[in-house]
Amino acid sequence: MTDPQLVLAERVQQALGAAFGPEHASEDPLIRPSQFADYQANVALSLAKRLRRAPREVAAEIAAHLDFPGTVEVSGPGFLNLTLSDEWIAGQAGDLLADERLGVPVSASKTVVVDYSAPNAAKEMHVGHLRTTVVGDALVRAHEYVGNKVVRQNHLGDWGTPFGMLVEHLLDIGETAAVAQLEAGEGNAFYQAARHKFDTDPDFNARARSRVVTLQAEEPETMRLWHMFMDATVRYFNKVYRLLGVTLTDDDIAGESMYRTALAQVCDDLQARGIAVISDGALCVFPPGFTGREGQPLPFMIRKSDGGYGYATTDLATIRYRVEELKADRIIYVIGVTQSLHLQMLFASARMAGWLPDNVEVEHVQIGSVLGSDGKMFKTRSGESVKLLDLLDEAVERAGQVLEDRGYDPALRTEIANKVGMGAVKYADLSVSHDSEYVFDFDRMLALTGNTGPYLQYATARIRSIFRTGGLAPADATGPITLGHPAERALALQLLGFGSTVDTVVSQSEPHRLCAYLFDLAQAFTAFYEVCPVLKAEDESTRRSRLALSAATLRVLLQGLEVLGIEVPDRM
RNA sequence: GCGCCCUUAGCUCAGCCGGAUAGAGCAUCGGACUUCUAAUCCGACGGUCGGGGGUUCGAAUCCCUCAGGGCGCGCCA
Repeated sequence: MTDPQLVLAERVQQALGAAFGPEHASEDPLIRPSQFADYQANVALSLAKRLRRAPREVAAEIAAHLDFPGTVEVSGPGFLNLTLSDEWIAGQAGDLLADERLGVPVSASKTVVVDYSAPNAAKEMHVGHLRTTVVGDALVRAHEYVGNKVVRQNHLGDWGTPFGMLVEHLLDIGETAAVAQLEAGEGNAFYQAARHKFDTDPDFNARARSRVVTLQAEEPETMRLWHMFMDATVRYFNKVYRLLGVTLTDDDIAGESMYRTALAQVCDDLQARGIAVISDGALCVFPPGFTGREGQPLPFMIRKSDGGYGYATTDLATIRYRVEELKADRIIYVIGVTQSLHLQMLFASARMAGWLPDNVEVEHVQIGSVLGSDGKMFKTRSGESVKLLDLLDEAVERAGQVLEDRGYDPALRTEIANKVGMGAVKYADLSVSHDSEYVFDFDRMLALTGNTGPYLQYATARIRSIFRTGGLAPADATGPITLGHPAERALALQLLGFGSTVDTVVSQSEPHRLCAYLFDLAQAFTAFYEVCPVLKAEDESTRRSRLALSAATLRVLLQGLEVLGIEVPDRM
């Protein structure tokens, strides 16, 4: 592990043990980035009271026992300012460059089930759905990179009463026309047309209702039509996934329909064990700690009074499957924040049932709502809808415009524009913390300046350009790295933090941490680029060192962007 | 009524396991291209961290309270 923060933590702990006895050797040294040094250790301040000694005295004691590659000084009320030696930083950066994995250990081999994307085929789909897909895919990639076994679960909304209406509408407009419309991403219009007839046409309404019955009974002709509807819809989903470079495939589909035969068993099991009880004719679980309007226990309804099942039942069956069949160690739900209460009750109910053992971690990665420019929930009512494919097309088109006078041939230009446009859209979703709300804004999303995907892509293009101009390959740049200029030092130090950043993304489910890290790295590189000539360095050893720094930066940027799921063009 | 989340620079957002003078991008203003891609860089401007109280040597960060906003709360998924 090359991360300076971990190295320093270990060394300061050793000093603590040496100075104050072994009982203090496991104290958290509170290593933090510092504006006065590379890092600072704040442990002396917190420890002073317990030791009943002056903080500065404690700090001095630690400093006296501290052995690490750098210099320490006591500062202010008792901070330890830690400055690493150039030689150590250079050595670590060299190790990172030589390391296939860039200082990211293959830490764990847990089975992680990630539930993400999950578009509903029977509901409007809008730009908000991009976010769960993009964030989920980045998390999946991060887990795989650190060695976890990932099972993607695309929990499609592909079953339930709305499908009676949708199947009837499919028949009304004809199979060929329906399939064409669905494949083209007009599912929203399809749904709305069906809905309208359902609400206003008594005859259609009756047909839709009886169609639900034949669907539930899995009558062959109805199932054929349902498959036709779903297949066309999935082809559209796949089109969006491929365009975005999302790793989901048909193998990852585990929709609601998959669990339809398990629902009765879920209810029977829970009722037989007294975990679920009849309330107002419905079968409900009352997990402790959840109260409703009048302080009454809040029900988690698993069977409606009419005998039908809701998504609570399906979700319980899903947990069972993921634990028992998929052998999950950790289950991650990348789902909108509006589902928060439902998921809390789901988890609590599953724990009650014993279907979610204590050794299986479960978490809800809350995805913030997409807001319109009015600051309210972004919803596709009348007219306001932005089609997903149109949005992506526009992103690519805008990226292409910037490339106008670069002199690339059309094919190359299209390829670059695709990667830059998609990168811009995805980075916009990833760079903000996942639980914060998101004001949908074409211009900001597609802006190609600032803390954006294109900025990071551009940094890699400039590095590649150095090697191309010099007729060199990044893989041949092996150093050794030496640090003379402050910009070289800052860049090298920044490189060392990659491993712990990826670690944080995995443990905290926060891809935006990686965005922030990569942005800092790109900035550190461009600062270096401005003041440190690489190819025309003053001497050969400096040139070799700077080439090595450039190569290391390139590899970390590329690897980081790959974890985020952002493709990178060779030139821009 | 109950529960969860949010309120940080003109705008969009980081920071929130308590640490020194609260950061970044955009916007605005001023600079830098005969030099490896200027989709860049450097500098300046800009904040009672929603209000109040508390804990602490120290609070944007933890606790309480108030205000404003969002979301959810039995038969839609």
